[in-house]
Amino acid sequence: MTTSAEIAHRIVEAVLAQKLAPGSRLGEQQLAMLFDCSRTIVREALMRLTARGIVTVSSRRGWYVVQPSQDEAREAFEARRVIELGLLRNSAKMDKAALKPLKAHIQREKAALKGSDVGARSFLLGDFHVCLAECLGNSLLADTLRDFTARTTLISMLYQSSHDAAQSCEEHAQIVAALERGDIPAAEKLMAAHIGSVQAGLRLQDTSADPLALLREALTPRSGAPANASSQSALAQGLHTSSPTRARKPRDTTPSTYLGALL
Amino acid sequence: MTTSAEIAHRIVEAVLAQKLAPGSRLGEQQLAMLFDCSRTIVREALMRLTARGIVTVSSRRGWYVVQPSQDEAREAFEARRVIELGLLRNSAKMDKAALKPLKAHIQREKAALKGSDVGARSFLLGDFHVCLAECLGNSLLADTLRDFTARTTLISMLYQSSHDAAQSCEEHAQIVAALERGDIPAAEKLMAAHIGSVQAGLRLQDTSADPLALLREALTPRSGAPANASSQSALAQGLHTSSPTRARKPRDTTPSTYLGALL
DNA sequence: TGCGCAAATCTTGTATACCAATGGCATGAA
DNA sequence: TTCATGCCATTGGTATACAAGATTTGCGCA
Repeated sequence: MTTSAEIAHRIVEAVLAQKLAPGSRLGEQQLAMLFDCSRTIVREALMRLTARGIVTVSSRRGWYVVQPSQDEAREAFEARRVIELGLLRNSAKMDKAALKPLKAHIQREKAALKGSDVGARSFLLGDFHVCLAECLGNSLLADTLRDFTARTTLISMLYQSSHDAAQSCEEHAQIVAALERGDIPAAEKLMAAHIGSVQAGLRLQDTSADPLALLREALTPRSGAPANASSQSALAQGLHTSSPTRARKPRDTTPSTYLGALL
Repeated sequence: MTTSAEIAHRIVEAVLAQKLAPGSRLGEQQLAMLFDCSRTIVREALMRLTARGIVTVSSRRGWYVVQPSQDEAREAFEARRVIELGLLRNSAKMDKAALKPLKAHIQREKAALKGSDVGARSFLLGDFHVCLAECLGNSLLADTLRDFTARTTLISMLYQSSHDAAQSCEEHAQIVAALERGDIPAAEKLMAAHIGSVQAGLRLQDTSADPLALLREALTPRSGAPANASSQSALAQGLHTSSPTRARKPRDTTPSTYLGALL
């Protein structure tokens, strides 16, 4: 048996690790079986996550991981910019002890970069920002930032971010270095550039001109890559599904495909 | 019958209107009767509000409106400062149309100031900040700010803010005026001063030196004011109760005392 | 063969029953 | 009189049963 907080935590972790794609279906019954508890507990977790903007519920149809619109994407990045830059600007010089967890985090990022666990890598890259907020002494904003980071992670998956992990890690290291030498304005600048580059890596389309652009690009056959079913990753399945309806798979034969990410 | 979203909305409104004091008990059964629905729905609403940091649940004892600690108070104000100042700094010049709702809001504030509805007055003063975020085009941060404003409202009640409504309204008006003439830096400065003055109005004690300071002050007899039961406002009942236990009333004889604020 | 309608199935929404634990209150002993 | 202890009522925690809506699927008909 599992508690609802635990389930919610697992789902957020899976999102941060890019193991749950936007639009993923989160069936109550499936989750209840997966976590060996009643639907009540699962619903509790899902409702909490709804309040945090991570999942949505479509009446009598199901729960889904959110698929932020382009406008929501813009707002999410702006929100992160406002919070993280403001937090840095407001902060005093950090002493050695306060910086320790951050430096440790950077080391973990580097280790994950060398390793093969893509999930851990993605999680750590996102968690850096939460960690920073915590080190700056504001756990309220850290919690908020966790949700926003989950959001931007989903956005990255949805809009095929071209940003690469090594660069992010390097930028994180530079930010910490700036903090270490007490150069707050530099840290702020670096952070602004970092968030900007992640955002710039998105492939946002101008749907006002061509509402079908997303769909068109998604369905363009790749040269030399046969589009057989087995090559479709869980990620691709949740991709570019503009409505929850489309995200639903024809039939759930296997007990749980990407829900396995939660274990 | 009422929906859970409606119940949550009502509770937040009541908090913003200072009609629900920090530490107020929110009994499931009472709310269920009040809103003519089952406890399931009430629990749904309360869990959502828990995720938003407005209520807490003490296992097997009950649900309560949060009582932010001094440290949480500091974080909440810092969070608001970071978000609101950052939002202003990031914003472009606002055009007439975007300013219209803000100017209308100021008018409503002034009207409420003349009127006698203290609840409406408090609500509008807090809602100004949410309205501002919305006008600046970020509904994600607006929603976040709503929760944080509810938090600071509770903090004001808990720590006996000496800030007065007329001054707040005046400061709001100045901020809008600055925005109107396109002077963003001035708006930012004014907002910083505004939030600072509200925070400075709190009676935060240095509990590290004297852990009993709060209790001592609260229990100091007022000169010439008899402390009979009927003079104790709902506000005072929830005040300075360091643990949910103390917030619980000896016996709930009346159907609902301050819960009536929700209707 | 294609289309439309209807039944079946699956999934969520709501209420309720039952359980466990906490706190109040009364009783009795020191 | 006061304090400790045990019982009882109340309240939240969990599971489950049932209802309602949506989607899918299969059948019949053109």
